[in-house]
Amino acid sequence: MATKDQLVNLGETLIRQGGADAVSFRDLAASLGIKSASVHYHFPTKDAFLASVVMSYLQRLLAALGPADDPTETPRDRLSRLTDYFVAMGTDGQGACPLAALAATRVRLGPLATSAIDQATGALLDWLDQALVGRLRADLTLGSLQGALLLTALRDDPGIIEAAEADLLSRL
Amino acid sequence: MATKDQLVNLGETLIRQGGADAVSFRDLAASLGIKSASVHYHFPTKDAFLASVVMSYLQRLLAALGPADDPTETPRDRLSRLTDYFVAMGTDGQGACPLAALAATRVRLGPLATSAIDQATGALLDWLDQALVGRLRADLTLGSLQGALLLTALRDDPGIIEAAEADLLSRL
DNA sequence: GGTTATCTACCTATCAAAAGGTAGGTGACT
DNA sequence: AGTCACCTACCTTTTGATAGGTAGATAACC
Repeated sequence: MATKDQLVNLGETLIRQGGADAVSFRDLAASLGIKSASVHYHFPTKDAFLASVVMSYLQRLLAALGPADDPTETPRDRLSRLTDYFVAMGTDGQGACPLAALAATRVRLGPLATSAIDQATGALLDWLDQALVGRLRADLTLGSLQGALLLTALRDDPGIIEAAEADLLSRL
Repeated sequence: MATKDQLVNLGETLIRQGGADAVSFRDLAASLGIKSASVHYHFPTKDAFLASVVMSYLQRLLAALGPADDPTETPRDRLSRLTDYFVAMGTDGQGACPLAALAATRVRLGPLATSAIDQATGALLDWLDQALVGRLRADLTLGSLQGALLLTALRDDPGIIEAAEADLLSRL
C-alpha cells in the first residue's frame, strides 16, 4: 500500500479513538518508519490531512452503502447496510465514527477539514433521505447511530450499537 | 461568582464547542483576567479540572432531572425533563453535550476525567433506567439525544434536537 | 547511447508557538 | 501567624511547519 494511503488509514483509526488532536505528524511518521517532514510531502497541512481522512472515509462508506434508489430494494434493505457498517465499527473496538469524533472538536478544525465534514455529513444525510423515502427522518436516524456508537465506545459494549440497529430496523 | 466556578463554567462552554483540547489554562485565565499559574491554584492539573467540569455538569443535570421514582409522575413526565435539557443545549448554540465532546477524545484524557465521565454516564443511564421503567432502553434513549445534539451543533439546526425530543416522547 | 533534466519520496535541521506544570514570592484579610 | 488568591518567572515537551538537501527512477534531447 502506498505511504499516503497508510497515513490516511492510520489517521482514521487515531481520529476515531481520540479526535483530531490524537494524531500528530510525528506519531504518524514514526508508525510508518519515516520522518514527520515526509508527511508534509504527502499532505501540505494537518488541515488538508484531516480533510483527506474524512473524504476517504466517506468514499468507503458510500461504496458500502450502494445506490439509494434501487427499486428492487426495500428501505430496510438499504438502511441495514448503513447500520451494519456502524455495527462493524462498534465491534472493532476502535472508537466512534470519525465524523462524530471530529464534529466534537469542530471549532479547532481548519477550513478544509470543516468543509469535508460538512460535505460528508450532507452526503450521508442525502443518501439516507433517498433510501428511507420518508419512512424515518434521515437526521434522527443518523443521530441515533452516531450516538449509539459513541456510547458503545464509551461503555465498551457492542450490545449498544447492535440494539440501535435492531431498534431502527424494527421501525421500518 | 467565585473564580473557581467561573473557570468551571467557562470550561464547560469551551469543551462543548471543541472538546478537551479546546480549553487551555492560559485561555481560561486570560478570559478571567488572571494568570495561568493561578488556575493551578484552583485545579492542580488539567485532568482534575476536566473532572470537575464533568461533575459540575452532572450535578446540575441531575438537579434538573429530579427524582426518577416519583409515583405521581409518568415516564413521559420524567423523560421530558431530560429531553428539555438537551433541547435547551441545542438551542443555545454552544455545541454538544460536554460528555459527548469529551467521550470523542477519550484516549487522551487522564484518569480523573475518564473516571468522571464513566461516573456521569453511569449516573445518567441509571436515572433513565429508573425513569423509563423498561418502556425504552436507557442507552438507546441517551444515545439518540447525544447523537441528535451532535448533529444539531454540526448542522446548526435546532430543529434536529427538537425532532429527537418529539420522537422519543411519542414512543412512550 | 550517453548526457541532462525533472520528478518522487524521502532526509536533516531547525523554528516559533503553545501547552501543562512548578517554585517561590506578595499583598490582603482573619 | 496563617491562610487565601493571586503573581512573576521559568521549564520541558509537543506541536505544525519550513528550508534546503539527496538518492534513485524516469523522461527528453542530441
